[in-house]
Amino acid sequence: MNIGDASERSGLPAKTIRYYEDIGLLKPGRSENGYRDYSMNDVHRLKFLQRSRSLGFSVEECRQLLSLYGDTQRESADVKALAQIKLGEIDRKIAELQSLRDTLRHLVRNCHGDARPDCPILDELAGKPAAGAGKSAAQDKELSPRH
Amino acid sequence: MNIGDASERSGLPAKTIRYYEDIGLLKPGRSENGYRDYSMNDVHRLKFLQRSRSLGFSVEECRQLLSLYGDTQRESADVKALAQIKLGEIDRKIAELQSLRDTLRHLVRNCHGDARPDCPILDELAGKPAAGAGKSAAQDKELSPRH
DNA sequence: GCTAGGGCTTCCAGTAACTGGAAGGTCAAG
DNA sequence: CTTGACCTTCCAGTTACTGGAAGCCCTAGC
Repeated sequence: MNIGDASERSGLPAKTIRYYEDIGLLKPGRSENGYRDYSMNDVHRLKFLQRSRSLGFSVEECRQLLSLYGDTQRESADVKALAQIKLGEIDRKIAELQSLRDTLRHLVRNCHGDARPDCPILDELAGKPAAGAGKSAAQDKELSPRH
Repeated sequence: MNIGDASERSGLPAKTIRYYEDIGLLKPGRSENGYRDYSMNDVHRLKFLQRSRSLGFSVEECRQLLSLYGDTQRESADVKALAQIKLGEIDRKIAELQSLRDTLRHLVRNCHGDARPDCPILDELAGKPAAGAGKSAAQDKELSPRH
């Protein structure tokens, strides 16, 4: 199929799809007329890229994730280890999104537009370090539990 | 506190913090010596930025999210509507991450490194359109259920 | 006081990941 | 056979940082 179809099916702009080809994330065939020709497999890769990019994985991380497909030379152990690392990252992202959601929900419920200088939700926000950056020297009783 | 502390507490590099100031996401005070001086409130904003940026929200979206704090001029209805939209986006992101995680997990379990040309997980992947791009013309019996 | 070190400042240049636009080839419809 | 949609390449611009230079501030040791 042509790039327009691939774009529609993957949710990625054609520009971006060509860019991904430039940087070696896929190599679609070419038709007689020189147009790019995408297989279903290509579309799946694109869709996977669309999803993982929109969720905050870098292109290089996406390249790793994609290497879990198709790269039949890789050894089981490598694949499994890589996938395990990425699964951990995904779980962390899910937890962070949930905490972000809680923050926002709480905010909607408690801060309904009255003119207060400091928003009480900020404490809440600070209270959940989201498993970050290994043992950061912060967290030293930083917040007075006011309000 | 100085930018170094703010950096450590927020998990953002000092460079990025200055950049966020440049584009108007916060306005820390200045000490006598000209150094930036961050309040706890500033640190919370930074932490919030760190989280939401790492989860795939654009800087402009983060600006909107941040406007839910502190902008006491905004009307309740506006705030609520905006937050509702963002909550929807967050829920969608969580769902996508979960589906991504399922895909990866499934992949780890089923594709343990044997030399097959197409990965069976692709079916799985394609089967979950992840609420995307309205009614895409895809899904037309695309994959033969081999593997 | 003097100097070395680390942290801070601004400014400018570079990178990553697109994104828009020009200039032109291809192709089905009228 | 022309119009319009879609495709091509190439080059320039944008977003969101990131690195590095040049220089000020501040504490510590001699």
